[in-house]
Amino acid sequence: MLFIFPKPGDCEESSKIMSQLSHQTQLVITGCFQEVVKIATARRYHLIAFLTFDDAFPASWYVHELVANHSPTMILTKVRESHIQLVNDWMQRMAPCPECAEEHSLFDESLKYIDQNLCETDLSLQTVSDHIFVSKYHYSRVFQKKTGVGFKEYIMSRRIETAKKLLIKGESVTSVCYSVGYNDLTHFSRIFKRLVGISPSAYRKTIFEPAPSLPMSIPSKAYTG
DNA sequence: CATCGTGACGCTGGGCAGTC
DNA sequence: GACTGCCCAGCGTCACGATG
Repeated sequence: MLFIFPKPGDCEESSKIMSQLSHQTQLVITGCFQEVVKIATARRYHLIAFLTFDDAFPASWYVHELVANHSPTMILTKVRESHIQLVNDWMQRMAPCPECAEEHSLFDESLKYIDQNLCETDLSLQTVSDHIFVSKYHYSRVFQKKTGVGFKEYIMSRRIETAKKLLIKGESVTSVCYSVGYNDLTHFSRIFKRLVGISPSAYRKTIFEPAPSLPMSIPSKAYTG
């Protein structure tokens, strides 16, 4: 499950959300819709929830474009803390039971392995392909075909998402860098800036020193729950 | 046709120095 | 502590070919 918020900056609310989400849930707080598209199309989720505390999403957020093409999508505006808990609880109950789960493919197994080892510095195409006993060449192609993005790109975006969560929690850039599997702060900063648009420290700043809110309006009425 | 290996090439990851 | 620039080894991707 993927939670997406369009408004980086509200530290208190972000902390509340973080505390309520299960480990199966990925949280994205970003002002960049292109980033959302990239993440949402990188893999299939049980549900993608677009949530905003405001009356509407930013005008540049064409959330409906993602509804038809990708994972099941929920759009909620005027969200309150209680809504987060409700949606999260609902998703836990809706999660497929082991007996009725779809066939467990090797590729799914590899994604699980990546999830479990995302922050390990030795996570590579080689280690993952070894885990499911296929050649790295073959796995690289399968990965590209199934996810639509390259292996490296996928790992980077997942790590940066984890990094953002840790930065929201108040951890230092250096600490976050090592926590998500990078050995070099220089490199981590570069990757972070490339994917997020701002440096890790600047991102941290936007969380703890909220910027003036962006104009919020959306032409077509979204579901308001 | 599906799966996999090889070689070439471009990019990433990481080290280092300098700066703010 | 954090960021930028430069450099380079190694990894990932791509194109192509081999095998069953």
